[in-house]
Amino acid sequence: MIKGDDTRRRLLHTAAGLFQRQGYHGTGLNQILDASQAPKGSLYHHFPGGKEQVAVEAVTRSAAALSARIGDALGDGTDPLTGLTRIADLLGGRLLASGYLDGCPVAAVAQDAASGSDPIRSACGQAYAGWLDVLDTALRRLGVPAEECGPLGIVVLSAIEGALLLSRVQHDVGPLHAVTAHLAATITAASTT
Amino acid sequence: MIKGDDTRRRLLHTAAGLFQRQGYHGTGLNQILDASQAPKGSLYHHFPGGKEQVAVEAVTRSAAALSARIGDALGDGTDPLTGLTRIADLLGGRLLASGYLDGCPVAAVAQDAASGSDPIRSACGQAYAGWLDVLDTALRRLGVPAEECGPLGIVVLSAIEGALLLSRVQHDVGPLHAVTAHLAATITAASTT
Amino acid sequence: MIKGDDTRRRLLHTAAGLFQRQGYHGTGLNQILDASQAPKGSLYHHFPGGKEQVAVEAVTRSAAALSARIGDALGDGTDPLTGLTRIADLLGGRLLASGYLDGCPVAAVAQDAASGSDPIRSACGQAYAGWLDVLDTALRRLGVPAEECGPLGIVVLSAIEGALLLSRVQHDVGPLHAVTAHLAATITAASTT
Amino acid sequence: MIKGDDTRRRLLHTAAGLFQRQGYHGTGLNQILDASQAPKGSLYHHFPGGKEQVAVEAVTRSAAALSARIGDALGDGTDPLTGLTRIADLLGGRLLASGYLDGCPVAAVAQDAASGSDPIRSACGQAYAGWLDVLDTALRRLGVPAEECGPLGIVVLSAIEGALLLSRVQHDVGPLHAVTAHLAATITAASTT
DNA sequence: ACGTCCGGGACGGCCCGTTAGT
DNA sequence: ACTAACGGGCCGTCCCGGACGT
Repeated sequence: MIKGDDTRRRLLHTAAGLFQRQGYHGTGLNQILDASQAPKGSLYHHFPGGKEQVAVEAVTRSAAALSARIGDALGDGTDPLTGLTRIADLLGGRLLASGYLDGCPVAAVAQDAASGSDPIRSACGQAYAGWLDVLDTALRRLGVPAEECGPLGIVVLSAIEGALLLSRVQHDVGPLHAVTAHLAATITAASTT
Repeated sequence: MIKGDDTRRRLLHTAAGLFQRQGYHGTGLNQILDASQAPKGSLYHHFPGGKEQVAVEAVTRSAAALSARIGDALGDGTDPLTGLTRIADLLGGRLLASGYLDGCPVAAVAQDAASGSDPIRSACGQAYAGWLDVLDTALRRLGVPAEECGPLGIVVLSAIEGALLLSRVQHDVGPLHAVTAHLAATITAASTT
Repeated sequence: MIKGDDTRRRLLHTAAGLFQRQGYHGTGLNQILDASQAPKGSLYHHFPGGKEQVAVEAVTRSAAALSARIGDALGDGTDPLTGLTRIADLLGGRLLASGYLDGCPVAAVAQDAASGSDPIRSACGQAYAGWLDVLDTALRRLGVPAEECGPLGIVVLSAIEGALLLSRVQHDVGPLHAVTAHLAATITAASTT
Repeated sequence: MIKGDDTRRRLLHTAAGLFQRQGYHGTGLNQILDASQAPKGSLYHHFPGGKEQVAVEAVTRSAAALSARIGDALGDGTDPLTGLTRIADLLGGRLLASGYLDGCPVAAVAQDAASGSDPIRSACGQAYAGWLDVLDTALRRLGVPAEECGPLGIVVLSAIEGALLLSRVQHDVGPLHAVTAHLAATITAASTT
C-alpha cells in the first residue's frame, strides 16, 4: 500500500518536528496525530511499540538526514571555515526561520530521555556517534593528525550543540556564530597541511 | 516561620533535582510533592504561579549555586588547566555519581521550555548569562585580552554544555574530559601573560 | 455500535438527572462517571467538548423529552383544567417521588449558566423557547385568540417554573397546585370558545 | 471594632452579589475574598460556619432588602398596575444594567441548595415566605378577598420568579413585562373594590 | 493487512474549602 | 484578626489496548 507507507512517513516526519521543538514528554500522541491528519488507530499499526518507538525512529531519521547535510557541508574541497560556516548557516537559518524553535533535532529528546527510556537514549547516542563519525572523516581529510581527529570532533560537536542551546534559549544566533568562528580557527590550526 | 521557609526551600531543592534529570514536562507536580514529603496545598501556597513559578525559581537557584562553584574553581591563583579540571571533576563527578542522570542543572528545562513557557526560557537565559559573566571575569583575570573574553566565554560554556549532553547520553565521561582539556589549552594559548 | 451508543446515552441520562438536582457547578464529572459506571476516557471520547458539551446535550435531551410530555398532556380533546392538572401531576409527582429533589430539568443548570457558559445558557434558552412553542399551539387549539397566545404562554411557563422552584425549596407541592389551578382558570377565561 | 463589622458587612455584600449571579457552587470563597479585599482568615473569624453560613446570611440579608423594596412598591395608595410596574422596573432594571447577570437574589442559590445544604435551602424558603407575606398584606390592602390572597400571592411570586429566569436566560426582558402586565390585570380583576 | 471505534484507568496541574498556629 | 499550611477534589488529557468492520 502506498497510502500506508505514506501515513507512516508523514507520522514520523511530523513527530520528528514536534519532538525537536517540545521534547519527548512535551509532545503528546494526540498532537502528533492531529498534525499528521492521521487516524488514531493507525499509529499503533505502524508503531506497535507506541510513543517510544515513534521517538526512536524519528530521532534516527532526523539524525541521518542531518548527517548527510553535514557531510555535504564538509565535503571535498572545502576548507574548515567554509564548511563550518555552511553548517552554521544551515542550523542558524533553521533557528531563525522557526523563531528560535528548531534547535538540534536530537537534543531535546536526548535531554528528556537521558533519564527515562533507554531505547530512546541509545538512539540519541547513536545519532551523536554518527555525527562524530562524519566529523572524524572530515577532519582527517582536512589534514588533522589521525590521533587528534577523535577528540577534536568531540569538541566540535559539543561546542555546536551547546551553542545551539544557548542561541535557542537566548533568542540570539550570536553564540552559534561565535562558536563556529572559533572552531574554524581551531581546525585550521590543527591541520598540518 | 522556620517551618514555612523550610518547606519552601525543600520543595525548591527537590524540584530542581527532578527538573535537572527529567526536564520540565517529564516532572510531575505530584512527584515533587512526594519527594519533598510536602502536602499538596503547600505548593500552591508557596508558589501561586504553579508549576511554572516553581521551575523558574528552581532554575534560578540552581544556576546561582553552580555559578558560585564555577567562580570558586576559577578563582584567584589558578591556571586555566587547574580551573577547568576542577569544573570537569565537579560536573563529571555528579554525572558519574548519579549514573549519568545529573547533567547540567538548567539544560533539560531549557530544552523543554525553549518552545513553550517564556518565563522559564527567560530564566534559563539569565542563568546562562550569569555563567558567561563569571567566565568573562575569570578569563580576564587569566590574561585573556578583553575583546576576546566574551566570545571565548561563549565557546567555553557552549562546549561544556554540549559535552555534558554527550556524556550523559552516551554514558561516558570521555567527551567532558576531552572538551575541558581542549578548552584549557585554548585559554592558555589566548592568555597574553 | 450498540455498546458505544449505549454508553453515550447512559452518560447523558445520568448527567441530566444530576444536573437537574445539583446544577452545573454542583455536579462533578467524576460523579457522573461513577453513577454511569463509565470510565473517564469514555466521556472524553463521546464528548470532546468536556463538561460543557455534556451539559448542553443533557439539557437539550431533557427539554425535548419534557416537551413531548407537555404536548401529550395538552393534546387533542382536553380542556385547560385537565391538561394543566396532568402537567401538575407529572411535575409534582416527580418532585414528591424524589423527596423534593427533582424540579425543572433545566432551571438549575440555567441559573448556574446564565452567568458563565454561553453555550449552555443558549441551550437552556432554546429549551424554554421549545416549551413556549408547544404552549402556543396548545393555547391556540384551546380557542385563545392568536395575539394573546404568546404572552399567555409566557405567563404559563413562568408561573410553572416559579412554582416548581417554590415547591422545591419549601418542600411543599402547594405552590405548584395553586399555580396550576389559577392558570387553568385564566386560560378558560381567555378562550373564546 | 468598627473595622471588624465593616469587613463582615463588606464580605456579606460581596458574597450576596456573587451568589446571586453564579449560584452557590459556582462561587468560590477565594473569589469572595478577592472581591471583598479581605484577608483569608477574616472570613472564618466572622463566619465560623464557613461557606454555608456566609450563604445563609447573604441570602437572608438580600431577601430582607428586596422585601422592603417590594413593600414600598406596593405601599399605600398604589393601584396594582403601578405597583407591579415598579417592581418590574426595579428587577428588569437590575437585569439590564448587569447585562442579564443579576436575576433574583435568591433563586440561583436556592436551585443549588435545594438538594444539598438544608440550612441554605431553609433560608431560601424563609426568604420566599417573607415575600409571600408582604404580597399577602399588599393584596389584602388592594381589596382582594382574604381567602384568595394566599394563593394569589403564590401565583404572583411564582410568575415573577419564573419570568426573571426566562428573561435572564433568553437575554430579553420581554417575559418579565408580559408577566407583570398579566398579573396586574389579574389582581385588578380579583379586587372587589 | 489496514484502519476505526470505543473504552480504560491513571495522572496531569490547578484550586477548593478548611484548620492550626500565634 | 490573620498568615501559613493542608489534603482532597476539580476537570482535562494522557498513552494505551481490545473489538469491530473493511
